[in-house]
Amino acid sequence: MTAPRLLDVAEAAGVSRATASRVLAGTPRNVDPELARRVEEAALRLGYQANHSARALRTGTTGTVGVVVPTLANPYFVQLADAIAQHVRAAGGTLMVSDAANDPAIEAEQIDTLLAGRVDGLFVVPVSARESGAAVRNAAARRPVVLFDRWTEDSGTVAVTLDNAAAVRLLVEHLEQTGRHRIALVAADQASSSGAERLAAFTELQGDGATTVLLPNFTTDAGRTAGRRVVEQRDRIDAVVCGADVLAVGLVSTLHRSAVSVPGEIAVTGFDDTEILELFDPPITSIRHPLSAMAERALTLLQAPSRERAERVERFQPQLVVRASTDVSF
Amino acid sequence: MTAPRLLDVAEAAGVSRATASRVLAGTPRNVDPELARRVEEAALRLGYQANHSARALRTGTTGTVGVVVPTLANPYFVQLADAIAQHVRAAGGTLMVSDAANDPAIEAEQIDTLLAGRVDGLFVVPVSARESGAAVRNAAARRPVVLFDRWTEDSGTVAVTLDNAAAVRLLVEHLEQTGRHRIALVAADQASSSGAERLAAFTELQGDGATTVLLPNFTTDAGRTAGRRVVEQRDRIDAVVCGADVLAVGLVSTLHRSAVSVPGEIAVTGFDDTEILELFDPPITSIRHPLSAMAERALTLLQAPSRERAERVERFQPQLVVRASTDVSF
DNA sequence: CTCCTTTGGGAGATCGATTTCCGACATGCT
DNA sequence: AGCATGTCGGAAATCGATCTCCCAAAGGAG
Repeated sequence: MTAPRLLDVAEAAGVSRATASRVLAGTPRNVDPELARRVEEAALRLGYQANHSARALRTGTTGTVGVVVPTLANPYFVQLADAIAQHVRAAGGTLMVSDAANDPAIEAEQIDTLLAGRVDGLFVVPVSARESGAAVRNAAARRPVVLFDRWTEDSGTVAVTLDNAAAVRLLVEHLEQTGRHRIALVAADQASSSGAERLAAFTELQGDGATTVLLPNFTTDAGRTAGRRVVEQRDRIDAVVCGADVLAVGLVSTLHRSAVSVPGEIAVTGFDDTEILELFDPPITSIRHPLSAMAERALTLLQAPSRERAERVERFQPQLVVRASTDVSF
Repeated sequence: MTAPRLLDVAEAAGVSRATASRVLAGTPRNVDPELARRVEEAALRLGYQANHSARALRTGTTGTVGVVVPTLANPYFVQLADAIAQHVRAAGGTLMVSDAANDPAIEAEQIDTLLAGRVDGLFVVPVSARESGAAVRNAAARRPVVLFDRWTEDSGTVAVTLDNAAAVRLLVEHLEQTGRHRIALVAADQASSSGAERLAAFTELQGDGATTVLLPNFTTDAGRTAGRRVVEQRDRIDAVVCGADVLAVGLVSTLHRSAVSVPGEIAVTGFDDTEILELFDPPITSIRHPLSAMAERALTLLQAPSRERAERVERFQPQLVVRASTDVSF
């Protein structure tokens, strides 16, 4: 009834625990083929599966890495976690996903839980550029930690992110090429590094007179609020750059209900290229992250010696995905 | 540099490991308040955190439960996982979420990985009513397993699900009350118990002449395909019941582009009440699962003695959420 | 034929926390 | 005072797998 142990397998095969372990755990040590066969056979017959806690305790390694994302309610972070999972699985590991509920306190708690012997290393998409730093720094002092998609101040470790300034440039240039010159930004979550970078890049391009609508967070509800503000200012705006897809979706929905034509009167762009964008009418232009390449790089860094994780930010180049919300020919 | 152990704390506090453990692990045993204080102080000062593997090995319990969902790409399953996480966390545990990529083989692999000493118990939302059975039965023989939202044949354990027949009845009755009588069903993923039950309930209500569009899976792309078929048959249909929100979303998007008015010409309903429905124009009527109550019940069953998990299906009552896709006054 | 090297199995130590068991001391009762 | 009872700290066993040693046997060199 209770799970078979290595000892049970060893006895069934008529060998010692050491030999059974060498066969099953694949130690680089020769074992008589006949004994090996008997061990394999016994393990299979008993349905043996190594006890994970015992192995982890002895080897000091769990074969599991974790990722803490701000929230799984935003489909972008689901895509991101999935991209990481692909690479971790390909490398023979397991990924544990945690949700920080957009709260630095819960984030710190999740990080602690994971680090208490559950994972060998950790990816963190920090909630806040300022408030997530302490927890990350602590974590990084104990285990390998790599920041992903966002960085945080004083993290003590490397971050693999998008070149947000380049992304904003791509969007603005695209809009200008299609004849838009009164561009507004709808940004949320300036507490995150990505939000702040997008805002800063936009302001730099457009000057201080730039129209910006700032919102406290990244919910679709916020997108609707932004929609109302944009409608109020419709005669001063012919395009809106949104700092996240969820915002763009809420915004387009509100514009729609206010009978503002998209892109006829106002062009709209999103950010993150999540799957739902295709479904909207019109489909929304967005920025695609090279998530797979970023995940691969992040995993490499996580497994590298710690000196390669010195605090810095590595940036990947974004890709513009044009859809009908900015260009009717699509 | 290396993490402090219980022994380090004990020495710093001038007591034995046993006493330190009693204080920190909260054994029901009296310890001199002065010693307890010294231990607490030392633990705090050293930043002690119990090694999870060691504790799990000794106690045979991990404080972690897992949930395997068909895919996180469907926001409904994210909501579901979140509801479970809330209750698990409230009970002092940790939840590990796994994605089965809609594939019974990967699902079986995920179940095995989790059960290899990583979790005390497992929730499974089985991919397939037929093909998931074997893996679940094996798992249930080793640890507590509770099926959630869907069941599977020969599972050997209890399932906490929605009363899908009642849900379909609610939708059809609502549509009939608003004057629709030529109702079609767009169903996908009949391999899942929920998909099959919804299809069966609809067929029973509408008779064999019922219009149904069957799709292989639950993607939004499938929703668009369905949309094209519905447009072809528009003169024979005045309402569409979709077996999932993602389908409804794709369908409405296609109808929209084909200039079919919703709900003017065709009313549309979804299923699962995910958050994006609110954003569509029109917002889509749907069925809400009592996820929190279901999660609570499922957790209770998981922790109950095994005799309470005899194979059967428990059903919760759905709630109709009316929106403008079926009723213009909303 | 002896000695040295190589090969490979097994006994036991080890990882870190919990828990059983024993003994020391204090308290209460007669 | 003498004995039963209770309280509480610490030594050591324990969970299951891995890994370091040691030792026996086999093979090779001189």
